[in-house]
Amino acid sequence: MLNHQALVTLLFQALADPTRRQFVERLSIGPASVSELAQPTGLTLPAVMQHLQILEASGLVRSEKSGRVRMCQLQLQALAPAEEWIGARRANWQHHFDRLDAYLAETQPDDEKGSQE
Amino acid sequence: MLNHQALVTLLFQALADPTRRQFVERLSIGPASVSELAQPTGLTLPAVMQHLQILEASGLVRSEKSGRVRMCQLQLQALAPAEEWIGARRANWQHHFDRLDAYLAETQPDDEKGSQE
DNA sequence: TCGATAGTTAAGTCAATGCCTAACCATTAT
DNA sequence: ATAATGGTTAGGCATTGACTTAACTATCGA
Repeated sequence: MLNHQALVTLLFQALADPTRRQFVERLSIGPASVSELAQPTGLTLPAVMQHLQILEASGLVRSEKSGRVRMCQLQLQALAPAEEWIGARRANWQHHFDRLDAYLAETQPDDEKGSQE
Repeated sequence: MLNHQALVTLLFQALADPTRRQFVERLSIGPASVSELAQPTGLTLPAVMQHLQILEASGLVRSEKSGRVRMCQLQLQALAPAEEWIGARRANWQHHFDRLDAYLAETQPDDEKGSQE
């Protein structure tokens, strides 16, 4: 299971690492093999694999193996939840004080760790 | 010193934690004290402080102490670099293959870990 | 078929995270 | 002045994260 909250966490976590962002940057320009991704980083293949797994878990990258080479493709639409989350903050920011009361009423009751994954 | 690359890392790292996002969500609706932030999470004050430090380091939150209570405020504009980074991926995605050659020419030379912070 | 290439798996290391408790320092209320 | 409130510091601990090396498997090219 993977609720929305957890997905957003996975996404931001994926983007929080410079190496992984470098991969996404490269892939935003076109597909690449694992070695091609590794090359500019100087990392070992296993290290790259692990990053790739994290990127795939977040939905940002899909990969397929043909022969002995695995080609990776960016799934741009996977960025949407991150953008939406940011957008929602902006939206709240707009009507600021209107919503303060409602929010407090929602979160004050004894719900403790209510909306964690 | 804090180059752009590092700032974006700090930002995404800050957003990668559900508790910190919860704080940002709360603050997107209005200022709050440390205790007010802590309350719905069930975390201890020290834990909340640490999250707050990370949020402040990313620029997302500013806080000021008046008397014995520290009020925290969201700095919405601090989200910009994150949004821009995402936007730039979308931009690349558009002219895809046009840029592939240029990008490869840039990153292929023996520059190893070139653009890391 | 043999060697090189591309990737994968399995440990293992080391530092960074996220949390806690305990002790402490201010400010405010009594 | 004392006690309660709100926050802060220091230290410790368990988990996760980012890497490595070593050993292995599956193509592909000569």
